Amino acid sequence: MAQKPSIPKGTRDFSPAEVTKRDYIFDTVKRQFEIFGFQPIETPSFENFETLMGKYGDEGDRLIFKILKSGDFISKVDDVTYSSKKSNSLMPKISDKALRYDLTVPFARYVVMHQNEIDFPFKRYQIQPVWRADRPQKGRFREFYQCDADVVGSDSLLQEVELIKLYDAVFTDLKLEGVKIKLNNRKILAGIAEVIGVKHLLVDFTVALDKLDKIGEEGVRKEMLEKGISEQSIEKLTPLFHLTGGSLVQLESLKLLLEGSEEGLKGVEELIFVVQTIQKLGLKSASLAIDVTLARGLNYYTGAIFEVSAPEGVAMGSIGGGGRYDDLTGIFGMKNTSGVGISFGLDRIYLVLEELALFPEDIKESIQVLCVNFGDRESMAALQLVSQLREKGVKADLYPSSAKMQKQMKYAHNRNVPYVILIGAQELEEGSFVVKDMKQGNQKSYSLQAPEEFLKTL
RNA sequence: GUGGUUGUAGCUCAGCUGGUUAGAGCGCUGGUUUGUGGUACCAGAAGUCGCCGGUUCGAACCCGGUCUUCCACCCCA
Repeated sequence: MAQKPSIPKGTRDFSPAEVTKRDYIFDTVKRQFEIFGFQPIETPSFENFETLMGKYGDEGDRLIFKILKSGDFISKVDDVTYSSKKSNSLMPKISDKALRYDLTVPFARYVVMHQNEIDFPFKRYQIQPVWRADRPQKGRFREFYQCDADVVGSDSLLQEVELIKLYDAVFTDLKLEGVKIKLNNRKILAGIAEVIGVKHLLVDFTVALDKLDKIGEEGVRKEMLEKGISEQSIEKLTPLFHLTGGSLVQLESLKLLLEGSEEGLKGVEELIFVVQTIQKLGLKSASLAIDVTLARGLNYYTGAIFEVSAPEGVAMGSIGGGGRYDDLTGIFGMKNTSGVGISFGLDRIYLVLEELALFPEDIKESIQVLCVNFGDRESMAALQLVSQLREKGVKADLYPSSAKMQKQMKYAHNRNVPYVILIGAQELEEGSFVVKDMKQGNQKSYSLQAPEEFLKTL
Protein backbone atom coordinates (compact mmCIF):
# COMPACT_ATOMS: atom_id res chain seq x y z
CA MET A 1 0.00 0.00 0.00
CA ALA A 2 1.66 3.19 -1.17
CA GLN A 3 1.80 5.95 1.37
CA LYS A 4 0.40 9.28 0.32
CA PRO A 5 3.30 11.72 0.50
CA SER A 6 2.99 14.88 2.55
CA ILE A 7 5.10 17.45 4.34
CA PRO A 8 4.51 18.89 7.83
CA LYS A 9 2.27 21.87 8.36
CA GLY A 10 3.98 25.20 7.74
CA THR A 11 6.88 23.75 5.73
CA ARG A 12 7.56 24.00 2.00
CA ASP A 13 9.37 22.40 -0.88
CA PHE A 14 11.20 24.77 -3.20
CA SER A 15 11.22 24.13 -6.94
CA PRO A 16 14.26 24.96 -9.11
CA ALA A 17 12.66 28.26 -10.14
CA GLU A 18 11.93 29.16 -6.51
CA VAL A 19 15.41 28.29 -5.28
CA THR A 20 16.87 30.39 -8.09
CA LYS A 21 14.79 33.39 -7.01
CA ARG A 22 15.56 32.86 -3.34
CA ASP A 23 19.26 32.69 -4.14
CA TYR A 24 18.95 35.99 -5.95
CA ILE A 25 17.70 37.60 -2.73
CA PHE A 26 20.26 35.77 -0.57
CA ASP A 27 23.13 36.79 -2.84
CA THR A 28 22.01 40.42 -2.96
CA VAL A 29 21.72 40.64 0.81
CA LYS A 30 25.03 38.83 1.39
CA ARG A 31 26.86 41.10 -1.01
CA GLN A 32 25.71 44.22 0.83
CA PHE A 33 26.44 42.67 4.23
CA GLU A 34 30.02 42.11 3.16
CA ILE A 35 30.29 45.54 1.55
CA PHE A 36 29.28 46.98 4.93
CA GLY A 37 31.97 44.95 6.68
CA PHE A 38 29.96 42.10 8.21
CA GLN A 39 31.39 38.60 8.51
CA PRO A 40 29.42 35.37 8.27
CA ILE A 41 28.98 32.82 11.04
CA GLU A 42 26.82 29.74 11.38
CA THR A 43 25.49 28.00 14.47
CA PRO A 44 23.89 24.55 14.94
CA SER A 45 20.26 24.01 14.01
CA PHE A 46 19.55 22.88 17.57
CA GLU A 47 20.78 24.18 20.88
CA ASN A 48 20.71 22.95 24.44
CA PHE A 49 17.28 23.24 25.99
CA GLU A 50 18.40 25.73 28.66
CA THR A 51 20.11 27.98 26.10
CA LEU A 52 16.76 28.77 24.50
CA MET A 53 14.14 28.38 27.22
CA GLY A 54 13.08 31.50 29.05
CA LYS A 55 14.65 33.86 26.54
CA TYR A 56 11.53 34.68 24.56
CA GLY A 57 8.89 34.89 27.29
CA ASP A 58 6.15 32.37 28.02
CA GLU A 59 4.70 32.77 24.56
CA GLY A 60 8.09 32.11 22.99
CA ASP A 61 8.74 29.02 25.12
CA ARG A 62 5.50 27.56 23.86
CA LEU A 63 6.59 28.07 20.25
CA ILE A 64 9.97 26.37 20.61
CA PHE A 65 10.21 22.96 18.97
CA LYS A 66 11.61 20.56 21.55
CA ILE A 67 13.65 17.51 20.60
CA LEU A 68 13.00 14.29 22.46
CA LYS A 69 15.87 12.68 24.35
CA SER A 70 17.25 9.44 22.97
CA GLY A 71 16.78 6.08 24.65
CA ASP A 72 14.17 4.99 27.12
CA PHE A 73 13.76 8.43 28.69
CA ILE A 74 10.28 7.90 30.11
CA SER A 75 11.43 5.12 32.43
CA LYS A 76 13.89 7.53 34.05
CA VAL A 77 11.21 10.05 35.02
CA ASP A 78 10.29 9.83 38.69
CA ASP A 79 6.70 8.87 39.46
CA VAL A 80 5.77 12.13 41.14
CA THR A 81 6.74 14.25 38.13
CA TYR A 82 5.26 11.73 35.73
CA SER A 83 1.88 11.50 37.42
CA SER A 84 1.69 15.27 37.95
CA LYS A 85 1.10 15.55 34.20
CA LYS A 86 2.55 19.06 34.20
CA SER A 87 4.28 19.75 30.91
CA ASN A 88 6.56 22.35 32.45
CA SER A 89 8.16 20.04 34.98
CA LEU A 90 8.08 17.00 32.71
CA MET A 91 9.64 18.80 29.75
CA PRO A 92 13.27 18.91 31.01
CA LYS A 93 13.07 15.18 31.82
CA ILE A 94 12.16 14.16 28.30
CA SER A 95 13.83 16.88 26.23
CA ASP A 96 17.31 18.35 26.52
CA LYS A 97 17.62 19.96 23.08
CA ALA A 98 15.49 22.33 21.03
CA LEU A 99 15.45 23.68 17.48
CA ARG A 100 16.82 27.17 16.98
CA TYR A 101 14.01 29.73 17.46
CA ASP A 102 15.87 32.77 16.16
CA LEU A 103 19.45 33.74 15.36
CA THR A 104 19.93 36.35 18.07
CA VAL A 105 20.10 34.15 21.15
CA PRO A 106 22.46 31.63 19.49
CA PHE A 107 24.56 34.61 18.43
CA ALA A 108 24.70 35.89 22.01
CA ARG A 109 25.77 32.41 23.08
CA TYR A 110 28.40 32.38 20.35
CA VAL A 111 29.82 35.76 21.39
CA VAL A 112 30.12 34.72 25.02
CA MET A 113 31.73 31.37 24.18
CA HIS A 114 34.17 32.88 21.72
CA GLN A 115 34.79 36.24 23.40
CA ASN A 116 38.54 35.65 23.62
CA GLU A 117 38.98 35.11 19.90
CA ILE A 118 36.65 37.88 18.71
CA ASP A 119 37.91 41.36 17.88
CA PHE A 120 35.31 43.84 19.04
CA PRO A 121 33.34 45.57 17.69
CA PHE A 122 32.21 42.35 16.07
CA LYS A 123 30.02 42.67 12.98
CA ARG A 124 28.52 39.38 11.96
CA TYR A 125 25.80 38.23 9.64
CA GLN A 126 23.99 34.93 9.64
CA ILE A 127 21.49 33.44 7.20
CA GLN A 128 20.00 30.20 8.45
CA PRO A 129 16.61 28.58 8.94
CA VAL A 130 14.78 28.83 12.25
CA TRP A 131 11.76 26.89 13.51
CA ARG A 132 8.66 27.92 15.37
CA ALA A 133 5.71 25.79 16.45
CA ASP A 134 3.40 28.61 15.40
CA ARG A 135 0.13 28.30 13.58
CA PRO A 136 0.96 29.10 9.95
CA GLN A 137 -0.64 31.88 7.91
CA LYS A 138 0.33 33.67 4.74
CA GLY A 139 3.97 34.71 5.07
CA ARG A 140 4.24 32.83 8.37
CA PHE A 141 5.83 29.43 8.41
CA ARG A 142 7.05 26.88 10.91
CA GLU A 143 10.37 26.70 9.11
CA PHE A 144 11.75 29.89 7.63
CA TYR A 145 15.02 31.68 7.01
CA GLN A 146 16.20 34.51 9.14
CA CYS A 147 18.84 36.83 7.91
CA ASP A 148 20.46 38.93 10.60
CA ALA A 149 23.24 41.48 10.76
CA ASP A 150 24.38 42.55 14.22
CA VAL A 151 27.18 44.62 15.71
CA VAL A 152 28.28 43.90 19.27
CA GLY A 153 30.78 45.77 21.36
CA SER A 154 29.95 49.29 20.28
CA ASP A 155 27.39 51.65 21.75
CA SER A 156 27.96 54.27 19.07
CA LEU A 157 24.79 55.61 17.52
CA LEU A 158 26.61 55.54 14.19
CA GLN A 159 25.82 51.83 14.10
CA GLU A 160 22.11 52.61 14.02
CA VAL A 161 22.79 54.98 11.14
CA GLU A 162 24.85 52.34 9.34
CA LEU A 163 22.14 49.73 9.69
CA ILE A 164 19.55 52.05 8.19
CA LYS A 165 21.93 52.67 5.30
CA LEU A 166 22.33 48.90 4.97
CA TYR A 167 18.57 48.41 4.71
CA ASP A 168 18.46 51.09 2.04
CA ALA A 169 21.36 49.57 0.10
CA VAL A 170 19.77 46.10 0.03
CA PHE A 171 16.33 47.30 -1.02
CA THR A 172 17.90 49.54 -3.65
CA ASP A 173 19.76 46.54 -5.11
CA LEU A 174 16.55 44.54 -5.12
CA LYS A 175 14.82 47.39 -6.99
CA LEU A 176 12.21 47.51 -4.25
CA GLU A 177 11.16 51.16 -4.10
CA GLY A 178 9.15 52.82 -1.37
CA VAL A 179 10.10 50.65 1.58
CA LYS A 180 9.36 52.38 4.86
CA ILE A 181 11.81 52.11 7.72
CA LYS A 182 10.06 52.97 10.96
CA LEU A 183 12.14 54.06 13.89
CA ASN A 184 11.42 54.28 17.59
CA ASN A 185 13.31 54.04 20.85
CA ARG A 186 12.57 51.90 23.84
CA LYS A 187 13.67 54.76 26.11
CA ILE A 188 10.91 56.96 24.69
CA LEU A 189 8.32 54.29 25.39
CA ALA A 190 9.65 53.88 28.92
CA GLY A 191 9.68 57.66 29.31
CA ILE A 192 6.06 58.01 28.25
CA ALA A 193 5.05 55.24 30.64
CA GLU A 194 6.94 57.04 33.39
CA VAL A 195 5.36 60.42 32.67
CA ILE A 196 1.83 59.05 32.71
CA GLY A 197 2.58 56.95 35.77
CA VAL A 198 2.33 53.42 34.43
CA LYS A 199 5.97 52.42 34.54
CA HIS A 200 5.03 49.08 36.10
CA LEU A 201 2.72 48.32 33.16
CA LEU A 202 5.27 49.13 30.46
CA VAL A 203 4.76 45.96 28.43
CA ASP A 204 0.95 46.08 28.47
CA PHE A 205 1.14 49.75 27.66
CA THR A 206 3.41 49.35 24.66
CA VAL A 207 1.62 46.28 23.31
CA ALA A 208 -1.61 48.28 23.29
CA LEU A 209 0.05 51.35 21.77
CA ASP A 210 1.59 49.21 19.04
CA LYS A 211 -1.87 48.34 17.76
CA LEU A 212 -2.80 51.96 16.96
CA ASP A 213 -2.73 51.58 13.17
CA LYS A 214 -4.71 48.37 13.45
CA ILE A 215 -7.48 49.05 15.97
CA GLY A 216 -7.42 52.85 16.03
CA GLU A 217 -7.28 55.34 18.87
CA GLU A 218 -10.51 54.15 20.51
CA GLY A 219 -9.38 50.54 20.41
CA VAL A 220 -6.09 51.43 22.04
CA ARG A 221 -7.80 53.41 24.80
CA LYS A 222 -10.13 50.52 25.44
CA GLU A 223 -7.37 47.94 25.62
CA MET A 224 -5.32 50.13 27.97
CA LEU A 225 -8.30 50.48 30.28
CA GLU A 226 -8.72 46.71 30.30
CA LYS A 227 -5.07 46.30 31.22
CA GLY A 228 -5.55 48.49 34.26
CA ILE A 229 -4.27 51.82 33.02
CA SER A 230 -6.30 54.68 34.50
CA GLU A 231 -8.35 57.12 32.44
CA GLN A 232 -6.29 60.04 33.64
CA SER A 233 -3.13 58.33 32.43
CA ILE A 234 -4.65 57.56 29.06
CA GLU A 235 -5.88 61.14 28.78
CA LYS A 236 -2.30 62.34 29.01
CA LEU A 237 -1.53 60.32 25.89
CA THR A 238 -3.90 62.33 23.69
CA PRO A 239 -1.14 64.45 22.09
CA LEU A 240 0.65 61.22 21.20
CA PHE A 241 -2.22 60.07 19.03
CA HIS A 242 -2.09 63.29 17.04
CA LEU A 243 1.58 63.79 16.34
CA THR A 244 2.06 65.42 12.96
CA GLY A 245 4.81 66.76 10.77
CA GLY A 246 8.20 65.39 9.84
CA SER A 247 10.28 63.20 12.08
CA LEU A 248 12.22 66.08 13.64
CA VAL A 249 9.05 68.08 14.32
CA GLN A 250 7.49 65.06 15.98
CA LEU A 251 10.57 64.57 18.11
CA GLU A 252 10.37 68.21 19.25
CA SER A 253 6.76 67.67 20.33
CA LEU A 254 7.82 64.53 22.15
CA LYS A 255 10.39 66.53 24.07
CA LEU A 256 7.59 68.65 25.57
CA LEU A 257 5.55 65.59 26.41
CA LEU A 258 8.47 63.85 28.04
CA GLU A 259 9.54 66.71 30.23
CA GLY A 260 10.47 65.25 33.57
CA SER A 261 11.63 61.91 32.27
CA GLU A 262 15.37 61.80 31.92
CA GLU A 263 15.26 58.46 30.17
CA GLY A 264 12.59 59.57 27.71
CA LEU A 265 14.50 62.71 26.79
CA LYS A 266 17.64 60.68 26.22
CA GLY A 267 15.70 58.50 23.81
CA VAL A 268 14.55 61.60 21.93
CA GLU A 269 18.12 62.91 21.71
CA GLU A 270 19.28 59.59 20.32
CA LEU A 271 16.65 59.57 17.62
CA ILE A 272 17.32 63.20 16.70
CA PHE A 273 20.97 62.29 16.10
CA VAL A 274 20.06 59.28 13.96
CA VAL A 275 17.46 61.15 11.92
CA GLN A 276 19.70 64.17 11.35
CA THR A 277 22.65 62.03 10.32
CA ILE A 278 20.54 60.06 7.89
CA GLN A 279 19.19 63.30 6.46
CA LYS A 280 22.75 64.43 5.78
CA LEU A 281 23.77 61.13 4.19
CA GLY A 282 20.54 60.58 2.29
CA LEU A 283 18.74 57.37 1.35
CA LYS A 284 18.37 56.04 -2.19
CA SER A 285 15.10 54.15 -2.28
CA ALA A 286 13.77 53.73 1.26
CA SER A 287 12.30 56.33 3.56
CA LEU A 288 12.83 56.80 7.28
CA ALA A 289 10.14 57.94 9.68
CA ILE A 290 9.60 58.14 13.40
CA ASP A 291 6.79 55.99 14.74
CA VAL A 292 6.30 56.28 18.49
CA THR A 293 3.78 53.47 18.50
CA LEU A 294 6.32 50.94 17.24
CA ALA A 295 7.04 48.45 20.01
CA ARG A 296 8.03 45.13 18.50
CA GLY A 297 10.32 42.60 20.11
CA LEU A 298 10.37 44.45 23.38
CA ASN A 299 11.86 41.49 25.22
CA TYR A 300 15.45 42.57 24.89
CA TYR A 301 15.60 45.86 23.04
CA THR A 302 16.81 48.77 25.15
CA GLY A 303 17.42 51.57 22.65
CA ALA A 304 16.50 52.02 19.03
CA ILE A 305 13.76 49.86 17.52
CA PHE A 306 13.42 49.37 13.76
CA GLU A 307 10.67 47.93 11.68
CA VAL A 308 10.53 47.78 7.89
CA SER A 309 7.25 47.60 6.08
CA ALA A 310 6.59 46.74 2.45
CA PRO A 311 5.78 49.53 -0.02
CA GLU A 312 2.26 50.88 0.18
CA GLY A 313 -0.29 48.77 -1.66
CA VAL A 314 1.33 45.43 -0.85
CA ALA A 315 -0.58 43.54 1.80
CA MET A 316 2.27 42.13 3.82
CA GLY A 317 3.33 42.53 7.44
CA SER A 318 6.78 43.74 8.31
CA ILE A 319 9.60 42.55 6.08
CA GLY A 320 12.33 43.31 8.57
CA GLY A 321 13.03 44.57 12.04
CA GLY A 322 15.68 45.08 14.64
CA GLY A 323 16.98 47.22 17.43
CA ARG A 324 19.56 47.81 20.13
CA TYR A 325 19.99 45.57 23.12
CA ASP A 326 22.39 46.75 25.79
CA ASP A 327 22.66 43.52 27.67
CA LEU A 328 21.95 40.60 25.41
CA THR A 329 25.03 38.63 26.44
CA GLY A 330 24.27 39.32 30.10
CA ILE A 331 22.08 36.24 30.32
CA PHE A 332 25.17 34.17 29.51
CA GLY A 333 27.32 36.02 32.03
CA MET A 334 29.03 38.63 29.85
CA LYS A 335 28.17 42.11 31.07
CA ASN A 336 28.30 45.53 29.46
CA THR A 337 28.29 44.43 25.87
CA SER A 338 25.99 46.52 23.77
CA GLY A 339 24.67 45.23 20.48
CA VAL A 340 22.45 46.46 17.71
CA GLY A 341 21.10 44.45 14.83
CA ILE A 342 18.63 44.14 12.02
CA SER A 343 16.84 41.28 10.37
CA PHE A 344 15.48 40.69 6.87
CA GLY A 345 12.32 38.62 6.42
CA LEU A 346 13.46 36.74 3.34
CA ASP A 347 10.30 34.73 2.80
CA ARG A 348 8.19 37.85 2.91
CA ILE A 349 10.56 39.85 0.73
CA TYR A 350 10.23 36.98 -1.76
CA LEU A 351 6.44 37.28 -1.72
CA VAL A 352 6.65 41.05 -2.16
CA LEU A 353 9.09 40.83 -5.09
CA GLU A 354 6.86 38.19 -6.66
CA GLU A 355 3.76 40.33 -6.26
CA LEU A 356 5.45 43.36 -7.78
CA ALA A 357 7.14 41.25 -10.49
CA LEU A 358 10.58 42.55 -9.52
CA PHE A 359 12.62 39.41 -10.11
CA PRO A 360 14.99 40.00 -13.04
CA GLU A 361 14.09 38.25 -16.31
CA ASP A 362 17.43 36.58 -16.86
CA ILE A 363 17.41 34.55 -13.64
CA LYS A 364 14.60 32.44 -15.06
CA GLU A 365 16.84 30.81 -17.66
CA SER A 366 18.02 27.44 -16.51
CA ILE A 367 20.45 26.84 -19.37
CA GLN A 368 21.54 29.08 -22.23
CA VAL A 369 22.00 26.47 -24.92
CA LEU A 370 20.36 23.12 -25.64
CA CYS A 371 21.58 20.80 -28.38
CA VAL A 372 19.01 18.71 -30.17
CA ASN A 373 19.86 15.01 -30.21
CA PHE A 374 19.61 13.49 -33.72
CA GLY A 375 21.16 10.12 -32.98
CA ASP A 376 24.43 8.50 -31.92
CA ARG A 377 26.71 9.88 -34.62
CA GLU A 378 25.32 13.42 -34.53
CA SER A 379 25.23 13.61 -30.74
CA MET A 380 28.95 12.86 -30.52
CA ALA A 381 29.66 16.03 -32.47
CA ALA A 382 27.10 17.87 -30.36
CA LEU A 383 28.70 16.66 -27.15
CA GLN A 384 32.07 17.96 -28.30
CA LEU A 385 30.55 21.34 -29.02
CA VAL A 386 28.75 21.32 -25.65
CA SER A 387 32.08 20.63 -23.92
CA GLN A 388 33.70 23.55 -25.69
CA LEU A 389 30.85 25.85 -24.70
CA ARG A 390 30.98 24.67 -21.08
CA GLU A 391 34.70 25.37 -20.94
CA LYS A 392 33.83 28.95 -21.83
CA GLY A 393 31.38 29.05 -18.94
CA VAL A 394 28.24 28.75 -21.03
CA LYS A 395 25.46 26.74 -19.41
CA ALA A 396 24.95 24.14 -22.14
CA ASP A 397 23.33 20.73 -22.39
CA LEU A 398 22.56 17.99 -24.89
CA TYR A 399 19.13 16.39 -24.96
CA PRO A 400 19.87 12.87 -23.70
CA SER A 401 17.94 10.82 -26.25
CA SER A 402 17.07 11.21 -29.90
CA ALA A 403 13.42 11.87 -29.17
CA LYS A 404 11.18 13.53 -31.69
CA MET A 405 12.30 16.97 -32.74
CA GLN A 406 8.98 18.40 -31.62
CA LYS A 407 9.40 17.01 -28.16
CA GLN A 408 12.94 18.33 -27.85
CA MET A 409 11.94 21.78 -29.09
CA LYS A 410 9.04 21.88 -26.70
CA TYR A 411 11.33 20.89 -23.84
CA ALA A 412 13.66 23.76 -24.75
CA HIS A 413 10.73 26.13 -24.97
CA ASN A 414 9.27 25.11 -21.60
CA ARG A 415 12.63 25.51 -19.91
CA ASN A 416 13.08 28.99 -21.37
CA VAL A 417 16.22 28.05 -23.23
CA PRO A 418 17.15 31.04 -25.42
CA TYR A 419 19.29 29.13 -28.00
CA VAL A 420 18.82 25.69 -29.52
CA ILE A 421 21.66 24.12 -31.50
CA LEU A 422 20.98 21.64 -34.28
CA ILE A 423 23.63 19.27 -35.63
CA GLY A 424 21.97 16.77 -37.94
CA ALA A 425 23.36 14.58 -40.71
CA GLN A 426 23.54 17.50 -43.11
CA GLU A 427 25.44 19.77 -40.70
CA LEU A 428 27.77 16.94 -39.79
CA GLU A 429 28.70 16.56 -43.44
CA GLU A 430 29.28 20.29 -43.83
CA GLY A 431 31.12 20.60 -40.51
CA SER A 432 28.65 23.21 -39.29
CA PHE A 433 25.99 23.75 -36.66
CA VAL A 434 22.76 25.68 -36.72
CA VAL A 435 21.74 27.98 -33.90
CA LYS A 436 18.09 28.79 -33.49
CA ASP A 437 17.24 31.91 -31.51
CA MET A 438 14.09 30.88 -29.66
CA LYS A 439 12.92 34.42 -29.00
CA GLN A 440 13.37 35.77 -32.52
CA GLY A 441 12.57 32.48 -34.23
CA ASN A 442 15.37 32.85 -36.81
CA GLN A 443 18.40 30.63 -37.20
CA LYS A 444 21.97 30.96 -38.30
CA SER A 445 24.72 28.57 -39.33
CA TYR A 446 28.25 28.50 -37.88
CA SER A 447 31.33 26.38 -38.52
CA LEU A 448 32.15 23.65 -36.02
CA GLN A 449 35.76 24.78 -36.38
CA ALA A 450 34.97 28.23 -35.06
CA PRO A 451 32.33 28.10 -32.32
CA GLU A 452 33.72 31.36 -30.91
CA GLU A 453 31.79 33.15 -33.66
CA PHE A 454 28.62 32.01 -31.92
CA LEU A 455 30.03 32.80 -28.45
CA LYS A 456 30.40 36.43 -29.47
CA THR A 457 26.66 36.75 -29.88
CA LEU A 458 25.85 35.54 -26.36
C1' G B 1 -3.04 28.01 22.55
C1' U B 2 -8.61 30.16 21.15
C1' G B 3 -12.42 30.86 17.24
C1' G B 4 -13.52 30.29 12.15
C1' U B 5 -12.40 28.50 7.02
C1' U B 6 -10.75 25.15 3.06
C1' G B 7 -9.80 20.17 0.70
C1' U B 8 -13.04 17.03 -6.07
C1' A B 9 -7.81 14.88 -12.38
C1' G B 10 -0.74 17.33 -12.42
C1' C B 11 -2.91 22.79 -11.78
C1' U B 12 -7.39 26.23 -11.22
C1' C B 13 -12.15 25.10 -10.13
C1' A B 14 -17.80 23.40 -11.25
C1' G B 15 -20.99 19.55 -9.22
C1' C B 16 -28.70 22.23 -7.85
C1' U B 17 -32.61 20.22 -1.76
C1' G B 18 -28.06 12.92 -0.81
C1' G B 19 -30.19 9.15 -6.35
C1' U B 20 -27.20 5.07 -11.60
C1' U B 21 -21.25 5.29 -15.55
C1' A B 22 -18.07 12.52 -11.21
C1' G B 23 -17.42 17.32 -15.11
C1' A B 24 -14.82 21.88 -17.47
C1' G B 25 -10.52 24.85 -18.65
C1' C B 26 -5.31 24.63 -18.59
C1' G B 27 -1.43 21.01 -18.64
C1' C B 28 0.12 16.06 -20.29
C1' U B 29 0.42 12.00 -24.34
C1' G B 30 -0.48 10.92 -29.51
C1' G B 31 -1.95 12.80 -34.38
C1' U B 32 -2.70 16.71 -38.51
C1' U B 33 3.26 18.00 -39.54
C1' U B 34 9.27 11.40 -40.15
C1' G B 35 14.51 18.47 -39.46
C1' U B 36 11.79 22.84 -35.81
C1' G B 37 8.76 25.23 -29.97
C1' G B 38 5.05 29.17 -28.89
C1' U B 39 -1.08 29.34 -32.64
C1' A B 40 -5.15 26.10 -34.54
C1' C B 41 -7.87 21.46 -35.11
C1' C B 42 -8.66 16.07 -33.84
C1' A B 43 -8.07 11.99 -30.46
C1' G B 44 -6.52 9.92 -25.74
C1' A B 45 -4.80 8.89 -20.73
C1' A B 46 -5.56 10.42 -15.89
C1' G B 47 -9.74 11.11 -9.81
C1' U B 48 -9.43 5.67 -3.16
C1' C B 49 -14.16 13.10 -4.33
C1' G B 50 -7.97 14.75 2.06
C1' C B 51 -8.22 10.51 5.67
C1' C B 52 -11.08 7.44 9.38
C1' G B 53 -15.72 6.35 11.23
C1' G B 54 -21.21 7.11 11.50
C1' U B 55 -26.45 8.03 9.57
C1' U B 56 -29.07 6.03 5.09
C1' C B 57 -31.85 1.32 0.57
C1' G B 58 -28.19 4.84 -1.39
C1' A B 59 -23.07 9.89 0.57
C1' A B 60 -18.49 14.15 -3.22
C1' C B 61 -23.03 16.21 -0.74
C1' C B 62 -25.61 15.02 6.07
C1' C B 63 -23.05 14.04 11.22
C1' G B 64 -18.45 13.11 14.37
C1' G B 65 -13.20 12.82 14.57
C1' U B 66 -8.48 13.75 12.30
C1' C B 67 -4.93 15.99 8.92
C1' U B 68 -4.24 20.12 5.61
C1' U B 69 -5.14 25.34 3.71
C1' C B 70 -6.25 30.18 4.60
C1' C B 71 -8.19 34.03 8.12
C1' A B 72 -8.89 36.64 12.98
C1' C B 73 -6.85 36.65 18.01
C1' C B 74 -2.10 35.70 20.47
C1' C B 75 2.62 36.49 19.00
C1' C B 76 5.93 37.52 15.27
C1' A B 77 9.86 37.34 10.20
